[in-house]
Amino acid sequence: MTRVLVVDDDPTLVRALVVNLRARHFEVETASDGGTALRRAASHPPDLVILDLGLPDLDGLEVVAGLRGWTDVPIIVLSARDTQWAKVDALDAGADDYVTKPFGMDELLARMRASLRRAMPTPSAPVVTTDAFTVDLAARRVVRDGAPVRLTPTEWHLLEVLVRSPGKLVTHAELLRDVWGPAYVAQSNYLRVYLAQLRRKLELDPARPTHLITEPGLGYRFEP
Amino acid sequence: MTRVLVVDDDPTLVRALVVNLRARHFEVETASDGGTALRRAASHPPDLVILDLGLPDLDGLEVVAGLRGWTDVPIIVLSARDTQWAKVDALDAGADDYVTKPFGMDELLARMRASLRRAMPTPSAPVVTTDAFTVDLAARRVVRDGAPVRLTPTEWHLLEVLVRSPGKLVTHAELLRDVWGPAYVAQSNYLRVYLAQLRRKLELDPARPTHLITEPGLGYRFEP
DNA sequence: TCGGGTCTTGACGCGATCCTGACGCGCCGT
DNA sequence: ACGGCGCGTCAGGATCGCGTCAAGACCCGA
Repeated sequence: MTRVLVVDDDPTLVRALVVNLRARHFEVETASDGGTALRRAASHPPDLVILDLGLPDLDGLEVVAGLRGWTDVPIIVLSARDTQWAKVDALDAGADDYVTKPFGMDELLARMRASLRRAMPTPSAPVVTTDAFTVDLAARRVVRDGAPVRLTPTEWHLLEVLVRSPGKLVTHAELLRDVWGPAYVAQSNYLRVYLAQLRRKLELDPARPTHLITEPGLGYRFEP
Repeated sequence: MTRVLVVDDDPTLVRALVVNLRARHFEVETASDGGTALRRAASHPPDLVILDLGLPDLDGLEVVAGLRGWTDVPIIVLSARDTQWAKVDALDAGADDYVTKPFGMDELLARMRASLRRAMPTPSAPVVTTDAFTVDLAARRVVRDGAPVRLTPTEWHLLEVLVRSPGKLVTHAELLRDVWGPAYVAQSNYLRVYLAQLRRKLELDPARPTHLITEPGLGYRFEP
């Protein structure tokens, strides 16, 4: 089932969208402000985002940027502003399409289909597999030798950040910021401890890791 | 260079598009009817198609279907018809976007960028390749003979500075300042040692370097 | 209130990395 | 021919970062 995240602070419009999308067999989640939208998208990655630019807390473009920081999920922007520059700004910020209000529901649905069709070949890799274990980001689940692996919340969060950038080096600061919060970028003891635990649970030979690689002095890297 | 195929039977509009696109460093080809467009796209596959629906010979949607039969190239449809149903038909036929005439050139360019961004498999990763090794600056990774090369932080930093200015001479002072810090501009022993290590790890014949060239008395140069 | 699980924190040993000095070689000007 | 200069090479010791372990603090459900 295709999951859609609707971000809008107008309850009437949200209700109309929810009803129409549910009727088309989409799974719909909603958020009424930017902060909630970012959190909800992170905890429960959607297949498509419909984003109203007029939000109470964040600028809509900041939400686009926040999402684009870690995901390629298609984003369709809704806005009452019909100027060329508004469209250029939103599209260049990373949005896939820009629909001006008022809009026809059938047109929006067609644009959703077009965006989803285009995004399909790159299914945002919700499942990553190595020769030792399989990580299902959507289901928040790790399987090794056919059996699920028990991970603590912190362990999972750390693994998630690494797996989201396969092959790329993730610095100490990035990991600490994403998992523990911006205040912990100095501490570096956490990483050593939790990387060791992840390796103990996931690597075939924890003493000689082949997937959770340490780059001395810089950070760590997930190798698929 | 990105190749764009413009399909339209209105010479004025075509000329306007060609001028604007060429100015943005696109490579532009044109076709004034559907048959020509399909033939030209087949003989010279474009990276993006801009397609006017009002063509003399074929229905525009047949052109979309013809292209979609064998390619996933992004298609942006232009049309004077602003009804919801026209848009739904075009998008469901396989078009990526639908722009109604009259349109703003900047909006069209932004929508082109969005479509190209989405269609690109690897959105321009900053990688530098030589005949011996490949440097991926984003992932902080070096590959040689298919296997990743282990570099120490200092080695990597030094290589990074050199690779960021391909073909250009980088003086001793610049290298020392960027890698070791402004206080070390006098010392020059570090460079000799670390250049040697880089060559040992990267050059096919470390005794006769072909990519990490020394410029006696001045500095070093990375040759792609 | 108790108990299990999770998170933090510190200390320790070891290996990798970095720095350093010395040596040999080739180039170039004298 | 000779000496100076710059570069490449090597190996040893100091230092740093990483992996490991264990004990205490904390949270949450029973």
